[in-house]
Amino acid sequence: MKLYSKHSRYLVAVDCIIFGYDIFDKEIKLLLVKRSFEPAKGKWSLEGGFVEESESLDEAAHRILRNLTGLDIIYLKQSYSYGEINRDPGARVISVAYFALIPIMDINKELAEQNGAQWRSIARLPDLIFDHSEMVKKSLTDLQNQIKIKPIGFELLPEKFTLVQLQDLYEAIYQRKVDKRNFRKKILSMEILEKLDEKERETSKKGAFYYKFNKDRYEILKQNGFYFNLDVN
Amino acid sequence: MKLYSKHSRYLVAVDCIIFGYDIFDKEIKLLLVKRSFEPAKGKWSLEGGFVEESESLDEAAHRILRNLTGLDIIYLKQSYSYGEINRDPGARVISVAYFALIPIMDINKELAEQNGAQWRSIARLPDLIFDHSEMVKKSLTDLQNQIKIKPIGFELLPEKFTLVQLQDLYEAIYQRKVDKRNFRKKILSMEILEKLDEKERETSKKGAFYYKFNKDRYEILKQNGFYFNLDVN
DNA sequence: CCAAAAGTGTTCGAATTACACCCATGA
DNA sequence: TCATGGGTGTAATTCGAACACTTTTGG
Repeated sequence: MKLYSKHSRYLVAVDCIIFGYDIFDKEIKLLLVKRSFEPAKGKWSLEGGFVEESESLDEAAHRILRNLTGLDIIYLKQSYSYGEINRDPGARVISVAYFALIPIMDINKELAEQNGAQWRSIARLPDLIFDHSEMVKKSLTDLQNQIKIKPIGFELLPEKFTLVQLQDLYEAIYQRKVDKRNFRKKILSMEILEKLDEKERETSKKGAFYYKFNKDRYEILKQNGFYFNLDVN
Repeated sequence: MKLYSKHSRYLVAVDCIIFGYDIFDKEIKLLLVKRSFEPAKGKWSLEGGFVEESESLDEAAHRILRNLTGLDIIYLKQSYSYGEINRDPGARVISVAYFALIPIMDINKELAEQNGAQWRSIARLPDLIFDHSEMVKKSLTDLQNQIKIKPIGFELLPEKFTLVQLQDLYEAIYQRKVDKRNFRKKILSMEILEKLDEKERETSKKGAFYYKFNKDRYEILKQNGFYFNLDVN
């Protein structure tokens, strides 16, 4: 005899809020898809999918993300679960939202295109199906709060980046200007960035030195009680 | 024809991590129950229940908490969802954990007793079923982090409390001593506490003034950009 | 009158803010 | 040579940490 048999069962989905950052137009973007099935076919949506019997929630999120982007090792964390009765008009679906950060250039473009995915600026989002706008709103707030206290900004940048690019990213997320000297002083004083010999030369004549994030060093510092903080004026 | 019909459905449960604070023995406690059904009947467990078709996740959490404690208006927030395949040996169950704070004296004692519930110090927790220890651990970390930056400590205290009691609560959660003068200076400077004329006279001859949290005032300050912070040495 | 808990200020160092000019280079 | 964006330091202020004695009163 099956246990718990008198209780109802539900469809469980995972929806991914996938953030990217465009270093050229200096905007935070979301990877959105045109939904390919009913209900709401053809409407803009977060990428999602139903949880299979053979996988955990985390595994489902990874599968969904991998299928859309071709990427496997990415920043992906559970965000929040949505369980209003009629949130999906097709059936009762409980959806677990996942929050992903990826370097915008790293996605497999063909794969994304096949799936009808596009990067859309968060400043000009289309209407999204169901409660997806709410999911995005919550995730954006989380991003703004987390980036102050965790070194997750680097997940949105290429491996090599300039301090100007890093600052532009923070300004895009905070939606305000920050003081250049104070920003640099603070990030450099943490000693978690490695200055490279190479310069980025597309955007200026002088060129700007590339840096990269030293994750190992960060982990060691963290073990010793260090707290990342880039909540600068 | 039903939409999404080819996908599997799952039992969805809500489990409540219910924190209380005992002002006498100065310990954080959890309201635990002895499980009354198989599997793991008789083992210690978080209070939980399956989500009904007629209710959202939040509503299920409220129902479960109300049934156990008799309390309706309490601090209750979604925490995290747990979806490992074999986390519950009875069946595949996806569980959404909820985090509750209640003044320990406010529960309906008969109701709690009927349900086999007891307050247990987090310093001496029994073994818990399934992944409930993991849920507790995460919630405790969340509590430690949240109480620094949100005025949620008051949810664990009676309406009237002394500054000593408030400080003891913080020390119990932080698991370390804090400086009395700095603590008082900081909390009083926020101007969100109201000093009452009445004194608490059980624990000292001199007596300590009662205070109460002025939630309305806090909300106004927050609207004006104020951030609660009680991350004191 | 004394033990026990409540209550109270000041000083020092660190961190945060505000702020403006020089540098390097390609066109 | 000059326009463009990259890079740098200091002073003033605020905030956090450390620290010890006085007050009250019931027994």
